[in-house]
Amino acid sequence: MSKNCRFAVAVHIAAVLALSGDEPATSEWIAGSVNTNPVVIRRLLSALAKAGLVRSLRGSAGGSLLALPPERISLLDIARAVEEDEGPALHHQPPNPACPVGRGIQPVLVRVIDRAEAAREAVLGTTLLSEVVAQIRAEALG
Amino acid sequence: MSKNCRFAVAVHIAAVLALSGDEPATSEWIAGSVNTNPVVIRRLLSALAKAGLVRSLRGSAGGSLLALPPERISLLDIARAVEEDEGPALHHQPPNPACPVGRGIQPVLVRVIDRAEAAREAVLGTTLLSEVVAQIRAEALG
DNA sequence: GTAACGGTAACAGCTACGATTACACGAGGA
DNA sequence: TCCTCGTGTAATCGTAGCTGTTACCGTTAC
Repeated sequence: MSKNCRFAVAVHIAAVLALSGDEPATSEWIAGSVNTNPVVIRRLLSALAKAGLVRSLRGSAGGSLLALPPERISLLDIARAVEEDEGPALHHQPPNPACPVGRGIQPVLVRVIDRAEAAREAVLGTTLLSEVVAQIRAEALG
Repeated sequence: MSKNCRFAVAVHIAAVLALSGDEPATSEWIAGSVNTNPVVIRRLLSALAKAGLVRSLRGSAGGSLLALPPERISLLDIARAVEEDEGPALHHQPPNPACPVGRGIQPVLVRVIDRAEAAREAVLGTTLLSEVVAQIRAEALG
């Protein structure tokens, strides 16, 4: 399972919270919608809370709420919250510096991968949670 | 180690081949530059050959050559050759269709992730191997 | 106090991947 | 012809990362 899985579930969580409005949603309830274990949800919820996107109420009758209105949360916010930033993953072992390619390739690759990643993030950054929720509503009804 | 590792090594291989010109490069030589095992190189070389980017000569005095001039190979060609296309990775288990979010989220996510991936690929598609090689030369000398 | 909840640590199972070994096939030279 | 070098590929091992699960603690409402 790829890295996108965390992202997909995180968006799922955020969408559930957006539809819940002011009613706190429990991790067990969200887990029922995602079809996984509540602890998996809580782990992602914890990451979203660290990023300030989500707020959790402990104790009985607790649960989680969006900390911001859905129009102010982009999918990039969610992606950054749950995909730990590892920087571009290149060679495991450093390449051989005795070869011109081994000596010079790494910074070049970093630049290209960063540019490509920035393009991807631009798309996610302009997609708002509110739009996603609206599309989910349309899909669920249609 | 992430998926980018295969891509990074594949670009490394292509750069070595571009600098080798008409002289076939052996997997052992390339492995020395990448600092890994020759079989790892041959596996990627095999994928590049399936995509028509590379041509291998067997037998003694064998090795690999670019099948196209470096100006006609983009990093997207290389990425597509070595990153198997899995489609967007979403939930492991299908979400719960009893919940509106579970019912409607998947096509919405697929659309967004596809758009983001297309933006990333657009950058890779406009970056040519020849440019990368020129930058590697500059890095190795500077 | 008790029950319901989030937060987190710990652990098992699975998957993906790199590294390595081994072996068959092919091409060229002694 | 045989030998050597190199590719192509399968099998295997070790490791990293993640999900799923259990367990336990802290917190809050009744």
